[in-house]
Amino acid sequence: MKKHKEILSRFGINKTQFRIDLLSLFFDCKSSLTIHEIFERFNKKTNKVTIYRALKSFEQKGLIHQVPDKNNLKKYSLCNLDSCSPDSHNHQHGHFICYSCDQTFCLDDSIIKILKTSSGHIVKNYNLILEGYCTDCNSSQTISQN
Amino acid sequence: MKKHKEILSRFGINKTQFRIDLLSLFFDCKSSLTIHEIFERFNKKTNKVTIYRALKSFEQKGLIHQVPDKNNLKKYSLCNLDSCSPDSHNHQHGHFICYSCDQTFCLDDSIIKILKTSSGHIVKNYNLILEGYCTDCNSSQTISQN
DNA sequence: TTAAAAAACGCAACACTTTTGCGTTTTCTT
DNA sequence: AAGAAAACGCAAAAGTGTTGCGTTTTTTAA
Repeated sequence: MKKHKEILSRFGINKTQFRIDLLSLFFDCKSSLTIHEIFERFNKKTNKVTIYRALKSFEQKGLIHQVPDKNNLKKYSLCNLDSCSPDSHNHQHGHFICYSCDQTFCLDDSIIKILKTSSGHIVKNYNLILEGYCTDCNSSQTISQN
Repeated sequence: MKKHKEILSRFGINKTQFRIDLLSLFFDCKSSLTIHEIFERFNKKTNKVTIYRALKSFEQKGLIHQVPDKNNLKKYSLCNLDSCSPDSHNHQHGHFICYSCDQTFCLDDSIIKILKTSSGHIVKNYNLILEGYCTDCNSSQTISQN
């Protein structure tokens, strides 16, 4: 897609076929991706080193960011491309991890804003992980809820 | 300490010296521990395999739980030992840690309620660490605030 | 448009983290 | 106190991520 090429240019990344496809994959993906998932999506044809290097480059240039994972694998999510750049990554958000599908979702900014102002202290940094059942898993399955 | 031995018994873990000391360490530690930190705390004398196995055992029996970390390190925290068991882990941490005085403050229920309801998912557990300057330290010092 | 420079690529090897197998030691049960 | 079960240390393997290097592709600029 044209859009993806333009984004790569804007962020100073060379437009190789693989990197164009990788960016598309991130746009298609609602939550976050592991190296393994990416490898599978490319039918195991792309060298893993290439994937690692592309991810590192994307991250340094402000296209994607790391998200925490239950199983401690490295996962990546697309940044808000309006507010991120090589100079300033802005990830003022927490994460939600689903017990059922294992996906990691980025949480909205507004939650953090509320937290920061209502704690009564001067908040400089934070780490927020929510765990449970995501909307998709919860609606498609019968899960006991306390 | 007597208490720690009793807890190990209650959770079905053999009371070896290392596991008693490891549990003490978790009680002493306000926040969460990495494998590396544990290794250091035992002066690198305990085999890392032993640490890995103890952590796995503690986790399976419901003594500790993994805390995903922003920087993707594996970290472990003590569970609420009244409500955790091998079957169901229940850990809800909301804490504020002061950069200046190092104190940890428990966060108010109301903050947590907002957190749980506003994510759009079914939240079962959470881990929230806020860091910064507590009201006391902030009023007694001149600190640049953004 | 083309040639030099820069970036990205694949492969092999390396480094670090975590797990597994196994024989030995410690703890638990009775 | 003796047999069973759990935990231990060591060595090796498996898994995850990085580095070096020579080649190919993309970009830049004449």
